[in-house]
Amino acid sequence: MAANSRLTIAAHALAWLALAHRRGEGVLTSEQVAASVKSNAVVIRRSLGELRRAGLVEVRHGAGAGWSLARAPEGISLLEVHDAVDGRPPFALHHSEPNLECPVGRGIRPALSGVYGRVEQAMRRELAAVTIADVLRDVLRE
Amino acid sequence: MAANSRLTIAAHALAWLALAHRRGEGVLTSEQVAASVKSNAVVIRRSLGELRRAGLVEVRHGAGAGWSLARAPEGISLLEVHDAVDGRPPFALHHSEPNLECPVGRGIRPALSGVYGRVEQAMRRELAAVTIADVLRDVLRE
DNA sequence: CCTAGTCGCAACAGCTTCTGTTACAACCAC
DNA sequence: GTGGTTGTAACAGAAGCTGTTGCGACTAGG
Repeated sequence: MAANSRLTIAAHALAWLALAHRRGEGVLTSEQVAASVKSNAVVIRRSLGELRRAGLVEVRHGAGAGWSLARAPEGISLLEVHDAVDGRPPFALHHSEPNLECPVGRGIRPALSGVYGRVEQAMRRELAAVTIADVLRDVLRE
Repeated sequence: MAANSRLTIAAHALAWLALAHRRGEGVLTSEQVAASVKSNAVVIRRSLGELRRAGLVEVRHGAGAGWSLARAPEGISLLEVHDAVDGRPPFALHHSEPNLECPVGRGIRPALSGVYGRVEQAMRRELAAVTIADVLRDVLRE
């Protein structure tokens, strides 16, 4: 159960909010989102809470409360969603510093950092090119 | 301690093997590699064992045993190394199947699969463009 | 043949992360 | 007020990664 499904959960919730808004259904509760994702309402609140801190969704408290998009779905990229819910880079360097008396140990970290940076930028470019509106369009094309 | 340093460990070991070969030092033991990575010999053997199954390194048993590259470092890309030691995709879909009675639940998985596939391909292109020889050159440029 | 040095592998502990769950305080429309 | 909802803390269970120990298998050299 290690894999990284946070972006999947968040994108699912946002697409659902976008569809509800388009249908004029107003806000959705975390229970309603959880029913579509087949997960737990607290888990959904955790994810939507991170999206709220990033300014992507809005929440209303109290009775008749619930969640809605803070912006048009065309203006929310998967890159923003990813950054909001999962800041981890795809690759990590050594956990403990390598042996600096070895020439490889001295130079390996900057060398790999360069490669890893390029990989991450490539990833971010692809995520930036897709919006929640794109996802919702694909979702409904069945 | 969750992050993914397997590619880092493997690339470090391979660069070290490439440098030893260039210096005419013959094979390296897992203890010697572990001393440079500052890790445990068994951990290194685990990593090099996966590289051996992928055909990237060779091992000699018995006394005077050790590891060496199976190919020229110019012919080993980081993509092959990555595939050998870490087959996990960067993103996962839902752990449990979403609610198929919801239009979003029905269409979300194929929609995200497409995006995730493009992200992974972009990542793989960057990794394929770098060889162990490139890494070693960068390492020694300090 | 025997020995010493090395790999292969299984088993385990400690740590971290993720998901899911329960419980309860805070909040607000009515 | 009341009822429905969010915010958050606390916890359990599962999984993965690193590090460690132990032992069998293998082989160069004497």
